[in-house]
Amino acid sequence: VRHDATGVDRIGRIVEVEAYDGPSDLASHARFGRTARTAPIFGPAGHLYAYLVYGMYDCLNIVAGPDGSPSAILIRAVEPIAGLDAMRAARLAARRSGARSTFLPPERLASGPGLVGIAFGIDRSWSGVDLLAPDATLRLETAHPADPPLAASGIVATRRIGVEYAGEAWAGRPWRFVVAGNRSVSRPVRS
DNA sequence: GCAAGGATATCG
DNA sequence: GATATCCTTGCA
Repeated sequence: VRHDATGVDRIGRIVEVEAYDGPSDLASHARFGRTARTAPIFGPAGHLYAYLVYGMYDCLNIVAGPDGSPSAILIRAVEPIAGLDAMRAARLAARRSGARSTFLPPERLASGPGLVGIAFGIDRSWSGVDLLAPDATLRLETAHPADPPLAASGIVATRRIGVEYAGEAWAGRPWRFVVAGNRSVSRPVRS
């Protein structure tokens, strides 16, 4: 994920995601069909779907699947690579008034779905933007040559988090994918 | 352990 | 229109 609206690139590696698959997936926002909020999910892959959760945090998803097939990938955690000062500044700006700013070690600045939106300064107003456009402000890019792709064996699948409401048939599916041992994930998993 | 926080989908 | 619920976080 890269963001350079401020002139300072914020770059990170996605280290934790969850898959949400269409209207039949009772944990997916697509389960209610197409609405004003969820319209981007029903569009082409590679676009952003952002939504507000618990009245406080903006969560980021990457639309997946063919146009008209409402599936998406929730970005649950990102390992900061560059622009950490900008991420810290965004965290200060986003803190609730009256609340103290708590210290977070660098690797934890985006270690949760709500923290990802804060660190990169992305909210619902960004929902629908194309993350694959070369000149986009927020871009999804393949790994840098100096940052080789992870081996599939280093990725662990677990249950999705916070979706018990969907029932065990869906909540029990191993559709959360985590880089094993990575310190930037929301809830560490060992291989 | 739990309050904060506001949009959303659903039900009257 | 009212309300229960929500793909969380940072406090007590």
